[in-house]
Amino acid sequence: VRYPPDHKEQTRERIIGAASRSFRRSGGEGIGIAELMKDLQLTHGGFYRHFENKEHLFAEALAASLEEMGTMLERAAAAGDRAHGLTRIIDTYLSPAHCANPAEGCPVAALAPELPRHSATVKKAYHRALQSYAARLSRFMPGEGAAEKRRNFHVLFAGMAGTLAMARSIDDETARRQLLRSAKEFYTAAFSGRC
Amino acid sequence: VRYPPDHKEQTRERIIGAASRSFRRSGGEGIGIAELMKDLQLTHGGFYRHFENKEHLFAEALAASLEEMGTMLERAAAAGDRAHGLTRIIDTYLSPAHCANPAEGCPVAALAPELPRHSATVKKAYHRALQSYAARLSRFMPGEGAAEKRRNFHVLFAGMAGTLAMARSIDDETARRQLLRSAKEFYTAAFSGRC
DNA sequence: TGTACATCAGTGAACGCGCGTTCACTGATGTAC
DNA sequence: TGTACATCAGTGAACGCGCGTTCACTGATGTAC
Repeated sequence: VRYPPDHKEQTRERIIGAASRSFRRSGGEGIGIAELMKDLQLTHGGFYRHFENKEHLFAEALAASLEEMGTMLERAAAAGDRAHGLTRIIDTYLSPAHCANPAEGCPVAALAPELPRHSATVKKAYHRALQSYAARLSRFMPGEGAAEKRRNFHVLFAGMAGTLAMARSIDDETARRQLLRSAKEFYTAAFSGRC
Repeated sequence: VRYPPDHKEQTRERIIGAASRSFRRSGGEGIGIAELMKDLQLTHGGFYRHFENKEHLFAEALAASLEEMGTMLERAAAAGDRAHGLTRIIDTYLSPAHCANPAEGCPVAALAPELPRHSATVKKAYHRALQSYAARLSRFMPGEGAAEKRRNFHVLFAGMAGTLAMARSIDDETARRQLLRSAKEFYTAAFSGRC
């Protein structure tokens, strides 16, 4: 079969997109190559025309999901008046919608504990993507100078990621929403109030 | 072979202890029954004399590790003068030692994202253990009344768990320590200062 | 005191299954001549 | 214009391996008689 010139590149992107969602939903070991390809109406054999192995796909998918997250949060910050960018970022991150939808949400909240067990390839891609993520979002943080903004970014996002992961682990909906709400108030007062 | 009357119970406890460490180190799917039993100089067949299946062991191991964590933190709080219990809890939780040793650390930091994918058995055991954990540690929290203390507990511990998980995902030691230190200052000022 | 039997924690072979990866093959199209 | 060949994204059978679980068996001791 012959395809349009950018067909291969498109398939590759489709695989990365599906994988980034599946890995966030099910973890790195929770989804197989065959199942992944089946979602895209493809068979598992063709996978290796696009990626050296599963771990390389994981690396790409992880980086892509962090970038996607960065874009989502920048967009959220840009909506409405410009003084409250960080408040909107916090509201979006700690929203019930984000909590209910790990597959399209923050990969740190979904995958952080398994990252140390992944290959150097994955960690390199992750660190690179995290740098870029930090660079994009630090400007919304309070603090004197780039270094302090960067430190505040890390503290806030690590805290929110943990909050989201823990909220998702709580079955009782009232308690889950309560945690999200309390955390939202807390981080907003701590970071957004000082803007 | 005949063993002392409490032998079976002891073996059971040894399996739970080894499992609680292995699961925190490697995740629920990162360690097999055979490997686990081998650590204890046993073979995999005997496992099913003690547990219905792997998922039931996970439930017990998870509960045990949360209880162990509660004991560790209560002990840390009790050391030294009584005014700074919470400061000591935060220092212990966000210490480089805890960060470097996931196997004997907080199971929320190590396992939270995979909990929603586990069975009802696991989730029930987890929720029960979390209740008890919250009850033991809430009394060190600031806040008017039990409910507010409880909310503060959740916000603080979810935030610290995320911080630990993210710190562990960062390879660069300087950046990792920086995050732990910044977070420690932040949470201490936010919670311990108001005690 | 002696004997036959029950008990049961632990053993290790075996089973079934899923999964990552490999590989010979397909078949429509572009290209060389 | 026509023909033979190369290309290569995708197919699906097959391989090897690990893992959860099962099961017949072991063998030292307690117990019934």
